[in-house]
This record gives sequence, structure tokens and C-alpha cells, in this order.
Amino acid sequence: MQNDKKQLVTMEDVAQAAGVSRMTVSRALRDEGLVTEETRKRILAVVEKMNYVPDQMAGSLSTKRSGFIATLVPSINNVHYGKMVQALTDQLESTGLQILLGHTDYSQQREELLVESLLKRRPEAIALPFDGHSKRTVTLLKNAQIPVVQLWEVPAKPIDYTIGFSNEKVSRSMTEELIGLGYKNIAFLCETNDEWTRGSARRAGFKHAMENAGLSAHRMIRFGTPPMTIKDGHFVGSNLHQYYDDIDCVFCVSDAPAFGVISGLKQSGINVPDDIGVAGFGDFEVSRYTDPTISTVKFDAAEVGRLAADLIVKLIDPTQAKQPTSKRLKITVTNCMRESTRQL
Amino acid sequence: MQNDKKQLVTMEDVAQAAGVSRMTVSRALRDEGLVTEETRKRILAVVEKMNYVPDQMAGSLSTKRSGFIATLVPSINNVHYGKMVQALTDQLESTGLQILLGHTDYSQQREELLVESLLKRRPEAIALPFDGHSKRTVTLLKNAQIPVVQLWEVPAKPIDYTIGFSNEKVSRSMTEELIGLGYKNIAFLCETNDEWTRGSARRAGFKHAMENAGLSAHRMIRFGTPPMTIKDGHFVGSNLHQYYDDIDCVFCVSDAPAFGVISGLKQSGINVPDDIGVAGFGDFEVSRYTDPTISTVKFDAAEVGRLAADLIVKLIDPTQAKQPTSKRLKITVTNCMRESTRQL
DNA sequence: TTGTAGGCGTTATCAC
DNA sequence: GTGATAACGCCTACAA
Repeated sequence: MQNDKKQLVTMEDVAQAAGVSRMTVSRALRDEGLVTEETRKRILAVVEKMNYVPDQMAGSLSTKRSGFIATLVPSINNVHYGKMVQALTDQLESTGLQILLGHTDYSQQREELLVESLLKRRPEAIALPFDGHSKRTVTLLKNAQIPVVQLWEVPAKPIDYTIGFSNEKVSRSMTEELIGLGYKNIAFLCETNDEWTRGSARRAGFKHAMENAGLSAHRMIRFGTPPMTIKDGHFVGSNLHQYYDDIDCVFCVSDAPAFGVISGLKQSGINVPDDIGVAGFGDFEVSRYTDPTISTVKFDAAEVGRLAADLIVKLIDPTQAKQPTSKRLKITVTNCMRESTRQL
Repeated sequence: MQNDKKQLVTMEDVAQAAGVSRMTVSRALRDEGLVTEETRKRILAVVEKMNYVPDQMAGSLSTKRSGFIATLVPSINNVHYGKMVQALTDQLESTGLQILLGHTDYSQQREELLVESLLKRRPEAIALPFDGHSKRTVTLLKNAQIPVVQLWEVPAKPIDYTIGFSNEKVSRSMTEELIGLGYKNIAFLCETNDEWTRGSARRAGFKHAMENAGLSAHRMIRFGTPPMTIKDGHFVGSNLHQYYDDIDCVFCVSDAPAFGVISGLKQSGINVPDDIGVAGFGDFEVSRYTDPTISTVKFDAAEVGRLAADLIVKLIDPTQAKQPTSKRLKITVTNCMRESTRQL
């Protein structure tokens, strides 16, 4: 059963064992119908017996179709990106396409390196988050001659296709919602060095909403590096008065720090929402079950993966010359107000 | 700058443009030193100008080294596996090895399909969780002629290398710890259909510890499908008396349901730990900051990834004929007792 | 329905 | 130090 060391079974081995040529084996394994049912059976039996596993790299070299879809995320260790990748993979599965995954760690330099190394595998399309790209990254992407799908944020000048929403806009909307509740001295909590993350767009949205309402947006608390954790939020919550002493609400760049802020405040004897309101971003599952439940900006990360998969499948379908109608796909985002904020 | 449609730049194109042969280009791009500094510079300039990106598939076909490490996880959308994959990827990065990722969704059938499709890419090693494999999966793995690393659980009959810990043992240890606190009517909360997950080993550990202490292990609450969520736990917590009315402690298969159980109990007016104790498994970050903080079984998922990466790098190093000393790597697991349980 | 020849883009090997 | 030639394992194209 186990074959000789050192050498994997090739199609030629199977062909010889079955008494046919390589091509017949190749056909029997792919194009249903071009081979006599009898020989096909014989071949499949040999394949089974010899435990032959085709070498897809060799096949791809011939067909010029790698079967890979390159996918980048800022971090794998994050619910949203995990969900997105899982949805993308699942949606792609029936097509035989495989994901080639990389994480940028929120670094443009890493992104550039990653894009280059992924392109060496000749992916048929690439989906990656847009938080600004290096010049070389853009050049590489444009020269790859494959569909490029930028995710999450909508770039001012898209390379090709985009799926996501305007973080500036939804952040502005949530801020307006908080202002509508009566909050005036709202602080925004985000990371330091968030320039190349969606955090900066959310920060901008907060600022615009505050200024439009004639309020001051100076209560900007910046702490830690992306991605902000519960621990980071907890520290800030435990020392909130150190930052600004008149805060009536904290809008956090993500639900993780929001959860931490609440636990930090609670530990300091400050009640949410009675004393201070707290809002997050991303609707983590925990936000629906903690006490108080957390007001947050809600969207379905899996939807991004599904849309990306569907789009890509259409784009690389050789029989389908038409381009999909829309190059700008949007996903639904809503403000989800819960117990951590209240009408003043 | 952008080159003609349809056709990617090949090494031959670069060679012609630089006035040398393909081999010289190939050398200039890889073996530092076999090429005159002058020609190398000229070649690199052309590469830059033409935006040449080597085709690694073609290279791999020649060298018989794909540069891929196949990695399976039950689910990408899970902190532990996310951390593991991220650590593995990071640790592998300097070697140029790339991860080929797949998720089994806790299904042996999916695992089998996945293993087969990943092996077509000729990975140089494969790391996958052990929760039992189908017969064919084992055959495929054994015939692949690459190092196989089974993760998380330690199989009775390992295929090759293993990294992890005995879930039965650590679950037993936590149960003993709970018994030591004075809990007697402990319930174990896990999924239905957990036969092929580590949940079943944890269940067994709980049972053994209870029986060894002369206590009854019949309070077995099974709900939902793997992986258990906060929501699942919340439902069970909200209806705990429906299951057994004399429970004094709930040991959950993961921190997610533990968090949910606590929130469900709280909502029903039952206090943790005053009325009932709750313990989890996995030490999620939220467990350290919620109120009450959650007692849990703690281990470092990233460590699994790092160990796997180091092991694999050694195993596939062509210059290193020696096998690593140990085929059984263990990771540290501890009981981490916090506020959700108390001394009775 | 099956087989033969040639090529996919790269690297190993052996000349020069 | 550089180049010609022959693989690598499969598939396309064409012939039988």
C-alpha cells in the first residue's frame, strides 16, 4: 500500500500500471466522458490502489490556472477577519479555488512583501484590505493582470473592485447618534499610529460629526498599537479622569477596548451608563451578553467574504466575458444602541 | 510601465532585455555570488523596470520544493486557532515558507477532502489538529512522504509528530480542583456531537475525576453543535434548573459558553459564585476582565504554532539529516482559578 | 476513444 | 562566470 520511499506516484506510473497513456489517465481524472467507462474504472482503481494524488502545481503550469485566490487580512487573530476568511473559503469551496492567506499586521511594509510573495504563486485574483498601500504595492497589484478587490474601506481611487463601507461615514453616524442622545463631551478612544488603519477614518468621522454639531472634538485618547485590546481599554477606563475630567461618553474604535473601558470604569466605581456612556465598533458577540450590553456599530464581516467570493468567481470565470455590473459593493452598517448608552 | 495585456513577463523576457541567458537571470535572483556584480546589477535593473515577478510554481516543479506548509484548523474564526496560525505564519516567515490553510469545521469528512486537496499542492509538511481521522485521511497522510504533525490532542497512536496536551488529563485536573474547593454536584457543559472534538476528551476527564472522588458525573448538559458560543451558554444559564436542579458548579467546555452561562444565570437572578460556581476552558481575554472573572484552564495557543514552526523547519531542512530528539512536544497547561469559583 | 509531440516557466547539470 | 540542454509533471493541440 505504502509506496517506495523518495518518489511520489506520478501520472506516468498510473498510466503504465493501467496499460494506457498519461493522457488517458489525465482525461479519466478530469473530463467526464472522453474515456470509455471501462478504462476509466480501471484507471480509477489503479489510482486508488497506488494512492495517486495529482500534482496540481504541474497541472497549473500547463493550464495557467493556479486555482489560488490571494487574500490578505490585517490580522488573522481577530473575529471580523476570521469570519471574513472563513466565509470566503466556504463560498469558494465548491469551485475548487483555494485561499492563499497572509496577514499584514497593520504594516504597509509587510503588506508589500506579502503581496510580492503571494503574486509569485500566480493567484487568479487578490482580495486585500485597503488602509492605504505603498506605491510599489499598487504597481505590483496593477501589473499582476488579475482582478484586485479592495476590502473594508472604500479607497478614494480604487485600483479595481471594492467591497466595504466608508468608516468615516458610519463613525460620523454613530457620533451623531450619541449627540442625539444628549452627550456633549464625547471622547474618542483609538490607537496611536492608527494612520494606516481604518481607525483614522473613524477618528475623522467622529471629528466631523462633533464639529458639525458645534461640539469640541479635542477629547482624543490615543493608547497602544493596533489592534486595541480589552486590556488597553481597561487601562484607559481605570484612568479615564487622567485624560479629561469632563467626559460624558467614550466612543471606542472597537468593541474590545469598549468592553475594557467599561470594566475599568466599573472597577473605579464609575457606572455605565449612569455616569458615563460607552460605545464600541464591530458588534462582537460578547457585547450582546455583557452587563451592560454595549452600543456599537454593527456589520456582518462574513458578508464581505461572501461578496468577495461571488465577485471573484464571476470575474475569473473564463466563459463569462462580461464584467459584473457594479465595481463598488457596499455592506450594510447600522448603529446598534444598547445599554451602555442612554438618553440624557 | 504596465506591460502588454494577456502575458506576464517571464524570465526569458528579462534575459533578453538584459542580454543574457535565463540561467544567469535565475542565478542573479537567487545564488548571491555566482554572477558578476555588474551583470547582476543590470539584471536587477531590468527586473525592476519590467516588474518581473518570478513564477514560483514553475520553480517548485524544478526544485521539488513547494515552499508550502499545509495547516488545518477546526475553525479559523476562533481565538485559539487564529493565534496558532498567526504564530506559525510569523515563525515561518523568515524561512520563506508559506502556509496553506484550511478549516475542517469539526468534520472528519471535510478534513479528508481538505487533506486530499492540500496534498495536491505538494506541501513540504502538514500540521493538523487531531480529533480522530478517517481511515483514508490516515492513508493519505502516511503516503504523502512528508512530516505530519498532529496538534492539540495527543493521539494514542500518533502518525508521526505531536504537539499538544492530554485534554482528558487537564480536564480531570480542573475537575479535581473544583472538587477541592468543595463543589460536589458539578455539571459539565459541552456540545452534542462532540465525539470528534476535544470536547469528548474533556468530558471523559470530568467523568473520571468525579468518579475517582466518589461523586456522580451524571450532570451532563449537552447543547448545540461545536463550537459552542456565548449565546449557547447564555441559553443554558438562563434555564439551568431545567437541566438539573441541584447543580453547585458548571464546568464548561470553553470560556465562550462559560461567559454565556454566567450572563444567563445573572439574568435569572442567580449569583456567580455565591450561588453557583462556573469554570471555563481556554482563558479567553474577556475572562480576565468580565465580572466575575472566570476560572479557566489556561494554555498558550501561540506556543503550539511556534513549536510547530520550529519543528517543521528542522524536519524539512535538507542539510539536517538528523531527526529532532523528541517526537512528542507538550505545552504547559494550568488551572487558573478566579472569581467565578470560590472555596465552599 | 486514445495516443504523440510539444510546451508551461523554472532550475539542475554539465559544458565552455 | 555564463550558457545550452534536459528535466520537473502535467495539459493543450493535433493526429490516428
